[in-house]
Amino acid sequence: MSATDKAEAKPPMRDALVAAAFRLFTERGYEQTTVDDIVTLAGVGRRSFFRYFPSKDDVVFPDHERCLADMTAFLGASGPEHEPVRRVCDAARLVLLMYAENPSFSVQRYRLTKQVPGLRAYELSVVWRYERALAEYLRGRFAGGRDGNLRADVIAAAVVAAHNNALRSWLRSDGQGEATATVDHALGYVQAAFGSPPAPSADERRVEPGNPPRGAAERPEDVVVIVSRRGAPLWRVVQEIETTLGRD
Amino acid sequence: MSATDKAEAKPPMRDALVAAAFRLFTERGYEQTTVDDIVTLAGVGRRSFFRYFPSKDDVVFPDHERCLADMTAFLGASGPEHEPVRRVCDAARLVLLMYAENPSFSVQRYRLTKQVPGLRAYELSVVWRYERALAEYLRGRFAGGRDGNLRADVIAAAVVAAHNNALRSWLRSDGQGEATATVDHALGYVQAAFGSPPAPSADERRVEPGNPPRGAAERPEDVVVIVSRRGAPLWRVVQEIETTLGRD
DNA sequence: CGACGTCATGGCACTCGGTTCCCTCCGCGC
DNA sequence: GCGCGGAGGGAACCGAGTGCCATGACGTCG
Repeated sequence: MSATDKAEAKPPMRDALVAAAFRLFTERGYEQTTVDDIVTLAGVGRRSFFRYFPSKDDVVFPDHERCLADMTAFLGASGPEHEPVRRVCDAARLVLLMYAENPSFSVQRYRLTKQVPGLRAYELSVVWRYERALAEYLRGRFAGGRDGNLRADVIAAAVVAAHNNALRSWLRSDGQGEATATVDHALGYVQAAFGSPPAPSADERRVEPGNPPRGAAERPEDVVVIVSRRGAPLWRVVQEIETTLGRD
Repeated sequence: MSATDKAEAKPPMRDALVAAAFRLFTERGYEQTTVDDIVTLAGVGRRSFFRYFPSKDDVVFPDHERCLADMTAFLGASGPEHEPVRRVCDAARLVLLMYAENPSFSVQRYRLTKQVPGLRAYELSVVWRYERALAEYLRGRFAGGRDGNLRADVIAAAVVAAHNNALRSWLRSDGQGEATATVDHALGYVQAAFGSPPAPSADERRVEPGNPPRGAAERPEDVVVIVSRRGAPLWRVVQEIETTLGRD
């Protein structure tokens, strides 16, 4: 009881509750398990359960609060040298990392949330908070730019969707295989759609009439794009250009 | 009690419950209002409340179920002639339409959900179902393509995020102004990022100049634009064009 | 050593959302 | 008349979540 006391290993009881809860959840189902069942199995008082978990749902996601804090810290520690889209992609990878830390637990939880509507709803609110954190960061980075808030919201949503797509596919395979590769590919798709080039590797040889991507510090705002569909009437083109360039 | 009975006005009681509920919610707050308060004000039995609304939350979103059914019907009635991304954007407009049908009610609800975490969570699950509907449709359209499921999920999320961004900005302005213009612009952004150019009709080079909005039937999708800011590196322009046009 | 404050825990009672079961009432066809 | 089915109401019940207080361990101070 010397080093691990104050620094890390706070609650043996909390872990006992999580273990007891998951045993019962997998045995007889989530809704068929009452909080009283959990606390009697764990051998603690009912009141103590709600001291550690504000609701019965929270015991299913015991470490998301910490992960969310990590993500906000990660984003808060960003500087202007970081390309924004790439930065939120990296932030999303933190979540995957948490899942990958404990594959069997994550797979168990995935099966649970997949078939219990209440848990799915709760998970949505958790995911929403991640998305909000990403969007808030992007809003700061895009501030002043055209459609900054819109871009921030859309990109955050796209990053979360891509991450979850890859995460779920990894979870469906029982945590086999390399999760990072899948998620890298998914996030790469989003970066290709919204971001600056991921890593200016050796590909840009031909498209370089003068300026190489020197610091990769170019912003997406540098390029605003207006493509006219073939056959579109000119007044539509003009209108779109006007709104794109903005008059506010 | 002749014509409106079976065809339309089914539940006077349901509407009375919604009205009573919103009166109390706005007067004393959502969590401070019990279901018993609502039913006594509406003058009906407690049991009847849960006959019409499966939960207390549902009374806040009385017409989303119908709107979701409309959306799935709309998507189900799609054909191969519809460009997928544009189609889901149009589907999203259905939701905006529902909000715009009853601006004052929508604004009231917006203020409510903004400050009651439980309602926000419930709204997330509603939005999630819309997003799933869009994603399912896109999965069908993208089936067989490279990264079909990933693209479907990401685009659905982006469309929903853009729609909600515009919707919220309209709701924040107390329902003043034209909602459709805002949402068109937001969805246009997503289409610019993800939409593929529609069927390559023959004429491509020239946009007919001097065309007045004849039928005003042109949609924003007709024009997608790519403008390079001066000084932007060419590789950025090319990249942006490539991702906009899509390479799958 | 004993009094005291603090903190984690347990126990109890209560509120409220949601469900189950059963009853009444009303209109319908036989 | 009778039965019958569906809409509504009422009472009891369950379980999640909260507030309040007692208890017991531990450390500190007198």
